[in-house]
Amino acid sequence: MATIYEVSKLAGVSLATVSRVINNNAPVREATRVKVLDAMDKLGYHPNSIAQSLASSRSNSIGIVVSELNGPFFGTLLSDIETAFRRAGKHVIIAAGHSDERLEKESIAFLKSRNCDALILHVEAVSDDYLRQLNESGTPFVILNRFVDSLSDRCVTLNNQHGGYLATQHLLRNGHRKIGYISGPMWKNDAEQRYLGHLRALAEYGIESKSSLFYEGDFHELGGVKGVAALLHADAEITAIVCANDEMAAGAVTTAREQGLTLPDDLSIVGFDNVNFSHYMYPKLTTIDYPIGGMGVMAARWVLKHIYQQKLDNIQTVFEPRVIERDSVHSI
Amino acid sequence: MATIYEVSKLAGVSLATVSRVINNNAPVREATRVKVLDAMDKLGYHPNSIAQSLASSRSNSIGIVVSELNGPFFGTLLSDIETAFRRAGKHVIIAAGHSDERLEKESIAFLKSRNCDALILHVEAVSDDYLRQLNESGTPFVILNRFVDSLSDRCVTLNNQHGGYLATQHLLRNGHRKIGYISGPMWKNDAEQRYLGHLRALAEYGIESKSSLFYEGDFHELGGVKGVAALLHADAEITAIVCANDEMAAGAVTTAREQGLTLPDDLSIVGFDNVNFSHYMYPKLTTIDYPIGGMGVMAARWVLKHIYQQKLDNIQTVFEPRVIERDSVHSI
DNA sequence: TTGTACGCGTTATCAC
DNA sequence: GTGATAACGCGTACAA
Repeated sequence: MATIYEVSKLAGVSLATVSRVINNNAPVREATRVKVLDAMDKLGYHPNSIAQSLASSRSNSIGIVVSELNGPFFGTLLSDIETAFRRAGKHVIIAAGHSDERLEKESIAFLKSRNCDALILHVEAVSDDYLRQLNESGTPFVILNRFVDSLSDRCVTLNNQHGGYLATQHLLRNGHRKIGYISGPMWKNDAEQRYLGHLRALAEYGIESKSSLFYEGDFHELGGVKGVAALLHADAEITAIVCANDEMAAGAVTTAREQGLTLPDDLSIVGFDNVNFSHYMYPKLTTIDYPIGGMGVMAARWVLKHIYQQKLDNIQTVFEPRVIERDSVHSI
Repeated sequence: MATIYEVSKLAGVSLATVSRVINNNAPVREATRVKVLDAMDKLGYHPNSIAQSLASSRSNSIGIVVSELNGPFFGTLLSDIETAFRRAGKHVIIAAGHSDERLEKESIAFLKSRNCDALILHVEAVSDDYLRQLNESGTPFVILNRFVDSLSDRCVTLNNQHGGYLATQHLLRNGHRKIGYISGPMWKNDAEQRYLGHLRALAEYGIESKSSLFYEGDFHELGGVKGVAALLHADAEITAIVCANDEMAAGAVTTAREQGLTLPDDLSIVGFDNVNFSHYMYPKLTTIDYPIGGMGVMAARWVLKHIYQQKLDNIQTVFEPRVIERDSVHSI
């Protein structure tokens, strides 16, 4: 591998000048710039990014922590983030936190030890306090899908509560009154918010919530499976169910059908997230759109703007969900 | 950030000794090791991985190129690879090639400029020659899902042809004789192989292939949608269709139903890949399992063994597919 | 077993 | 505009 030194020799200039044309951060006469460029070309020179990092104390890498690498949700998130950063010549290092406090902390430590210039965190298990502490520790970061007091400008969130509201409202508008709710783990902030939205919609229609209409699931297929079974058993007159994410909705659909119900005639179902497989389902799932890709891009822009000093417009920090009407809701 | 130098001062030893206890690659008296460890602890010292890389010309990072970051297929691949490497203290840099020659080359160049110690490539558009050339260029790599002559020990592949064979054989065994085939883009090696397997199964049963039973799709939902329409139009007596991947199968199922068919009674469908959503479908999709996670791990082990000199058992380079029987095939 | 000294490939601060 | 030269934080012969 050719080095900057060989380039400087061949071009007949100093190291400093070569460095200047590489970074073009200082005036260089056009003639000498050409000489240098030529020399680089002849030698097939590529800057050594490690050495650049050491000298500039900037790694040009951004660490990302997500819950899972697989699953439809994080795929689109990562995809859009990677695109945004690569365009800027930065690269992305990814780690999975698995919604586990220890693993999330471990991932963050790992990324910090990798000298990332910034972190984008989709973490669920660590506490707000931990994040505030992390904020003191030097490595800048932005938080996805979670609102932390005193870090509000670094939080890119979805209005989860409004999403939960919309899901239930959609059902109510279609005439449903006995509505079951399969929630995510209530210790997760988004699960709680979505449920609150559900309650708010119910209240608006003067309907009281009953514990027999609530099931706390796990955000996975199994939660939907068990949830439907439990709900149908507790109250056979349910005409609709809101699932706090699409994976649970998939489990719910399967199980409801196995119990002999025709969908959506006998039972309407609304999901949440609008993941890519939600319209492979049958009936095609009516759900709440979670613009996770756009939110990831916004997080990337925050980093580009604040860490790499790119001139960018203001950052949108809260996103609004909306109903995606498909075929899984029956009007009565 | 504390440096090795401060540690050495506080511990009253030399830089070299501190380095030795960090890497424990040379004998150090237990007493002094403890002193050093203590000092590191007091200072909250963490080695600067960038400086380590520069000095050792080793970045401890592995570059991965996949076609897409989203999509169910690559998610499980990346997830398993990341887990395997992180356990070894390595990290993974990911880039998307989008099945486009220019972008794939760009991704590889990008990763090389990042001083990755090795690359894991799932590339489709670049030529075999390009890969052979890349092999001369220094950066070691392993190839996923593709066999390149003269690089055979670096290729981790699925027996795609046998997979295609199994899919069609399964249908034949269930009494089907008029079998449509929706292929992936035939310039992709795996698409071609799967189709060849299909033909082989047909031949074994003495059935001749007809062009009216073949449709070349795109490996995406749309290919399945158009494929079913074309196939059904060309020959209304088709009783079954093999789709060369699950996404096309999803499109096929939807469209067949929209055309008034009852599945699987009127039309049986077999997919390929066994992606996570294939059992969210209705009917649950019978498909061919592609053990992509295991193959990714194997690629990771290759790197660990050959690049980082870890003692590991031999590497399995070719994997076998198998039929996953679910509900989308009707016996006649 | 431990210490010295140099090198890794750049960036950045001075002078000129 | 351009050129020396000192960092950047660590690994590693070589010497002791």
